[in-house]
Amino acid sequence: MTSPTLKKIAETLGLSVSTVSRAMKSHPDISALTRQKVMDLANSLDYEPNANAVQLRTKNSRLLGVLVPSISNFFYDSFIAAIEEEGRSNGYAIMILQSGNQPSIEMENLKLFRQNRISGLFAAITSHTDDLSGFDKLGDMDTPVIFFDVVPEKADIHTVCQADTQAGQMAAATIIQKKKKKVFAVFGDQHLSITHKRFDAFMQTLTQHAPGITITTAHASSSDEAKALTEKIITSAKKPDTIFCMSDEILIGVLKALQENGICIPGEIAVIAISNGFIPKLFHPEITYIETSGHALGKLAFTHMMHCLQAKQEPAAIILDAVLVEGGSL
Amino acid sequence: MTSPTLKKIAETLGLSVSTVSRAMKSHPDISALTRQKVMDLANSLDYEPNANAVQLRTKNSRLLGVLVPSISNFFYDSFIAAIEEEGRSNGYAIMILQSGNQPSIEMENLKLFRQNRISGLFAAITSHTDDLSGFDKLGDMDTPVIFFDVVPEKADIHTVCQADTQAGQMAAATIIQKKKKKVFAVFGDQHLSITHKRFDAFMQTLTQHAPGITITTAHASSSDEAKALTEKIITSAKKPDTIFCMSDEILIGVLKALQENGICIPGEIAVIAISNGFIPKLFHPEITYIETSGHALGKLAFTHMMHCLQAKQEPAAIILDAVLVEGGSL
DNA sequence: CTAATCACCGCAAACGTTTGCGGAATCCTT
DNA sequence: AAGGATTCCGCAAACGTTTGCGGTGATTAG
Repeated sequence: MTSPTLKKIAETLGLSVSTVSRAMKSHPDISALTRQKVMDLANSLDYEPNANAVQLRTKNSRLLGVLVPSISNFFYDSFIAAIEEEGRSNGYAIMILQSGNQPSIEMENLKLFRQNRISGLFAAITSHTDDLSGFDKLGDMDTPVIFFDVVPEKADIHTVCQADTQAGQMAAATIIQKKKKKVFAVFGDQHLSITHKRFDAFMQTLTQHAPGITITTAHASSSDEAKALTEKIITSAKKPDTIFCMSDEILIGVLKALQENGICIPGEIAVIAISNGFIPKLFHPEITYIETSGHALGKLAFTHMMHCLQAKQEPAAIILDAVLVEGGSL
Repeated sequence: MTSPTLKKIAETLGLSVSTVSRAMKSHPDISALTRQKVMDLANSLDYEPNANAVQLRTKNSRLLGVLVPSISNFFYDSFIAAIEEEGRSNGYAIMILQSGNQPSIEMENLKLFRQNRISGLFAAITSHTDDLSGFDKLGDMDTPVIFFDVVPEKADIHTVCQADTQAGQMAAATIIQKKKKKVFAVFGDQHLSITHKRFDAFMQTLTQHAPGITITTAHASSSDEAKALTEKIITSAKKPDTIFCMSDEILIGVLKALQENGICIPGEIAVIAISNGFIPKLFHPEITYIETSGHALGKLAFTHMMHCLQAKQEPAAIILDAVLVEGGSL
């Protein structure tokens, strides 16, 4: 039951292996007749080229790696879906590995990627990745690495990101426009550059264009933490009229707290988030959010990868625009 | 910048390739001294064995495939996480492909798996996969295929499933115990065997042990459809006191309808679902559900795969027990 | 009729490993 | 001292492809 090879086809057809190989890829040196015969036999035998042999010879694996902290994340989900979609139509297979947000596992996974000689990598790093050597080794093998979403703070690398600054600004602007006065803003992990960008943009816009607004900020690195923080503030004297959530994870915790305390949205407290839209649409009223589309980002990242693969590109920082999606929560 | 090979190490050390190869795997034929020298050089050179060459020679790719309709599914998520976890500690890499619930893409993906000579496949098929030839071809190559969650209705295959019958029974039993009288039960796609099993078990338990209960059933193949169905019935004369949701997808639609119509859970209508727990915990009160753990199922599937890889196993149907998790929705 | 052109195909090397086998030292045994 | 063990290592083939080069026979040109 061993799978058919070029040799086998060659033998039964009385041809040489090279002829069969060329026939399979319609090389002009091969006559139409033999090509036909080869193709027919190959089909009836369910011949599948051995990808390992091919890549060993050609040094092109047509395998793309994707490294994310976790696959169960609405943003990464859609990013991956986009990559896979594009990959399929371009003849690339995808290998996905999760770091579980642990640098040590990230390292191991990078090793696996190297061993499998992937031809390119898309990576969203861990929130506390400081050692980039694993990625550098890939670079040394001339394997392009494109960082996305959460990226190292370092020059000379390829990054594809959402317009974090813009998203922060838009959220703030929307809050101002709705004439809100007391906002509670919950951000993610302090280490992440994405947190900094959103924080800075949000705060700056708010303080500059609406000096009258009271802002309370907090950082949470899990839904539960966000929930606890929210509970504390809404039962205090500083009860806000608006809550801003930097991410889905935060949003989940905040909403849980609001629901448990029977708070009416947006009557009592308004909510706005940055999200890809899945979670916001689960509730009624739907949560107003600034959309960061993993799908669109994936498409962008993929075409950039193709460019890198065709010819060495200068490191670039690509940015994807954000858009406001109005729900009924603000 | 080409990556180091055994040959390069051999040359700089004045050894033969075979010696280096054996040294790397601590073959007893090699002296401790040379082994040390080889290891040291390999480390300093960041040597990584070329997985393609290895597999070409050994015919063992140590690559496991996972095929699912979609990765953005709470159940598959955790299943995959488990597989990857186990894979890592057993020296296997994972290749994940999504069918988008389209048989044609499923076929293409199977081809990719074959070309990459995966050593085993975990597959959750499309809801309307009828042609199994793509899987059979893998079988012909002696690549074990383990179906999970949504599996073909066919004998002589390996399947790893949740206790669908048991889950259906438990849901029904819980409803009976809570003395509910008018239940609306929403199930998934009619084609799926999982739907049949849950439907049959649920209905049978209810009709046998609580003949007084009124049951209305419906099938929905998307959240939106489930939402529409729910809206219709709760505004009608047949308004139920309990809604049963066969899956997360259904649950999402049902809850959306309930929220929009301002219905109080569980006061006005109680809710119970079969789920892995993520969605149920998003709301307040948390939804009561029968747990189907993708993670546990993944572990189970992996160990079964290991058995298949070590020695050909007889086709088996493995089943994982369900458990009731009480929220406050019933 | 000779020489050049062309269409078609095979030889063989290479990609980076693994592994059975055999060979040269070194060792122990009596 | 001579034979057999033992220790350590290299040779070469193989896995399934791709590809540069060279070769054969047929066709065309002059």
